Amino acid sequence: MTELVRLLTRAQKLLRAAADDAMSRHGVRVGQNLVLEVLWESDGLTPGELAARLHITTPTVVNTATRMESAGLLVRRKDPADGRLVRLHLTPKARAAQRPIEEARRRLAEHATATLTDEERRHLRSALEKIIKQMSDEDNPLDPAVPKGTSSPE
Amino acid sequence: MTELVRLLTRAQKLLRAAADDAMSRHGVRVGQNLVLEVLWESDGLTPGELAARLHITTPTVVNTATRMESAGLLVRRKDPADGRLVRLHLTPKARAAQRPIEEARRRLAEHATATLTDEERRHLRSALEKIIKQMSDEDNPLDPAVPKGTSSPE
DNA sequence: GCCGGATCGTTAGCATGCAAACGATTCGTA
DNA sequence: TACGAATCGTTTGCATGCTAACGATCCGGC
Repeated sequence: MTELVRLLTRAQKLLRAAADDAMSRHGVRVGQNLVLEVLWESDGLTPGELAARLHITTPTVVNTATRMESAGLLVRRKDPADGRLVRLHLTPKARAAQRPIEEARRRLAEHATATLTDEERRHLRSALEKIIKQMSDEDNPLDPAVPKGTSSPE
Repeated sequence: MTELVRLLTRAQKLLRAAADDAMSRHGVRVGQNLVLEVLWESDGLTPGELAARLHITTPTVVNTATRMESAGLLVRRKDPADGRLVRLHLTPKARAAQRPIEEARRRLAEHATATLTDEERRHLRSALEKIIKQMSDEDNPLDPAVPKGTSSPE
């Protein structure tokens, strides 16, 4: 029960650590590689659009983009039509890293699931999708026992 | 393939967010609840012991413990026999939170896996265990294309 | 009995997430 | 046309992870 959550957390953590290790060999951290993955397909997105696709918040994208800009992976350009928007464009350096990074990611995923049969992978995918659907559908108020602001401010 | 990793990451993130939300209702953040979980069973552990059980690093435990100390959840005591050691002891406040927090955690896990059959849960558990074993057994050098530190004995 | 290596916890600096507050720009409406 | 509301990106501050460097303490040989 709770055990399943623990296993899921542990597996994800091991995968993330391995991914960060692999990505670091290519001069990119694990979070940045997710930004790259989207921009490789859709260059020139805004921070807000990127955040929506990655299921993270806009400030997180902004901060990551700033680090990537320092690393020479992307540049910011103001949208000529709408002064509020900023568009993120990849540099040649970022594009050159696409092939090896995608290869590293593929190899990692293959290694992680190497001991699973095709049927086990299908079951795993199905179960994860059910959990994701359940958790994102309605964020119903679990544990209404203690209202949010009432807990011991001291 | 890579898709499985993505699903696993997404599911874990949703679970963690829901857990943090639920725990916050009890004045505890998601990382702190893991420390509590261990100390409820084994009070007086050292930061190093705690880190080993939680599969995190000692500095992370130290920082979390400092925040929990500020929140009045635990106290540090020097080990009388070994001056290098620090032992973390829970306060009555932390002990009082055990029941409701465990209940909240149980409810969350139940909700997350509500749409899974018992068989699906067994399959999920089995697959996750295989991934964990594969990732933690030998951290073999994935992606040897770009060596990390210029050279390595092989 | 002393001293150098081993073993601790801590600190510092970074990456990745979040929420909240702020500032600039655009848009709809009066 | 001008002004208030909506929509952006950014900044700030925090929590949780990590590695590397540091300092204090202990232990085994000499």
